[in-house]
Amino acid sequence: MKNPERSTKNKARTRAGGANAPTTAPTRTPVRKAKSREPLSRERIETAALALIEELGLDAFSTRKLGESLGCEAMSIYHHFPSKAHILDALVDRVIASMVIPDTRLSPTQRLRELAHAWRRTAHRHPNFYAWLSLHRWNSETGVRFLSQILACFHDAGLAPERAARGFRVLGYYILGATLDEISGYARGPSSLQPLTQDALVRDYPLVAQASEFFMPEHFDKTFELGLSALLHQLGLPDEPPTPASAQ
Amino acid sequence: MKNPERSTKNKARTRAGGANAPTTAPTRTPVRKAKSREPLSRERIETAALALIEELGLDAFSTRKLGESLGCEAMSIYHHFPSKAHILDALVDRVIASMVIPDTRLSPTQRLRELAHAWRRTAHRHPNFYAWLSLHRWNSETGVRFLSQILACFHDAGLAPERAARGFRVLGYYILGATLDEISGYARGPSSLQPLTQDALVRDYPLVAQASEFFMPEHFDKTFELGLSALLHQLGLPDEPPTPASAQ
DNA sequence: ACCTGAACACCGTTCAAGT
DNA sequence: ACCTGAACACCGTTCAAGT
Repeated sequence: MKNPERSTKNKARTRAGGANAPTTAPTRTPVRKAKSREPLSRERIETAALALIEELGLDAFSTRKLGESLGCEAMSIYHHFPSKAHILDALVDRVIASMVIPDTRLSPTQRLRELAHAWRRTAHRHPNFYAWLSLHRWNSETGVRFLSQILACFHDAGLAPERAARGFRVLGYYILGATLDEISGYARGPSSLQPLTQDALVRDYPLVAQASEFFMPEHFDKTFELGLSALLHQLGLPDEPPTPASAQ
Repeated sequence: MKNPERSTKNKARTRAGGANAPTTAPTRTPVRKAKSREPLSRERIETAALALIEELGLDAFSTRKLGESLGCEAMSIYHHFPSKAHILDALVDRVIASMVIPDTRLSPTQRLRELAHAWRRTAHRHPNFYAWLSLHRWNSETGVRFLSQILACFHDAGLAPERAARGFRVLGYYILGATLDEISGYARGPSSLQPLTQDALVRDYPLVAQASEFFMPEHFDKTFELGLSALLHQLGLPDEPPTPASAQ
């Protein structure tokens, strides 16, 4: 929004020209570098990028605006990342790494539930970045480590390799679709096609009108849980582990 | 690819200057307008746009290239669509409308299976457009009509409104995630994070290495079917309808 | 080593003008 | 009514130059 300053140049001029600068400071070197002038680093760039994406949306996010928010020229970023796409890739890794890995003493089913919820929480925490995140390479070390936790649950529950592999995939499909659907909400876009008035809905699609109550965000938790339980149950992950043979 | 001509201007000059034009044609009005010069229309623009998106990918698709492929200036398109986003919205509608609605004499479960497969076929037929399609407004008349078919199956199977609504949603999550995952394949992006060599995978994530065989495209059909059956069964849609009371 | 500024080849879209 | 061309305000990225 607005168009805050105009970046470094203006700020520098203001600082130099301002009358209330500390008297000891020589004209060219202010006492302490402004916060925005601590040296650029991948870390700092990533943090600013993620914040900016959530503030503006992924489409409006640009390297030039990122530079502005960092207090540097956009081109300085290229000294730390070879391209914008590399920044986004780094963010994927960082966000995946932030997901909590559950306690290994829990049952496979319990761990699976926790992993599913950690994944979903990530989607809700970074709604604007999530569409990119979810559809791009989880095949870095970090991504594989997370996914392997999910796969391991299927193995630990005693499933044969093929059933475990397919169950893992099916569960992943479900979580991916649920999170994306919850976040996008089928709501964007300008459209000349008018989006069916409530009246027309009630008249022509009474079943949909009746059901739409349950499509509201208040129902997301329960619906997600319903599908998750259905899948876990049917994929061979019972809620109570079948009395472990060698229990304490 | 390449940079074919340079659009209308060059073509026109070639035509006018060419020695082998039909002798009867006056200089300014060739016998029959070139194919590319039949009048622009929403229909023609949409067809060209969808083809171009599948050829170039959604990111590389632009109004300027669309103009070139139509043999007109990019700006002429704005006489038929108010913005690029409106074109994409129109494509969403068109592609959804192309999905086949199953025979109403089939059982609810059979119809649900056919609807799921029609949806999935659409994803495979338009892989480059599908990521946009799947995440944007299915709330035009066309979108609601398609979705209401799915919801109706749950009702026709005898489920109460809430269970039908939630089942519909859960199944939608699954299909959305499965189709997106099959198409994106977690493979894009440049990345400095190297994507874990096969060696490292075998050494550090043996479970994943072992399972990866089943992640290949040859297994997509079977895995999709597995999850679909699991969900239908668990959501109360048995494969054989429970001997209809008033048959034949 | 780290950052800058001008420049290049693109975008989507506005607008006044052409037929 | 339909189409054009120049122009505007943006992009990502290259490159030669500054400190």
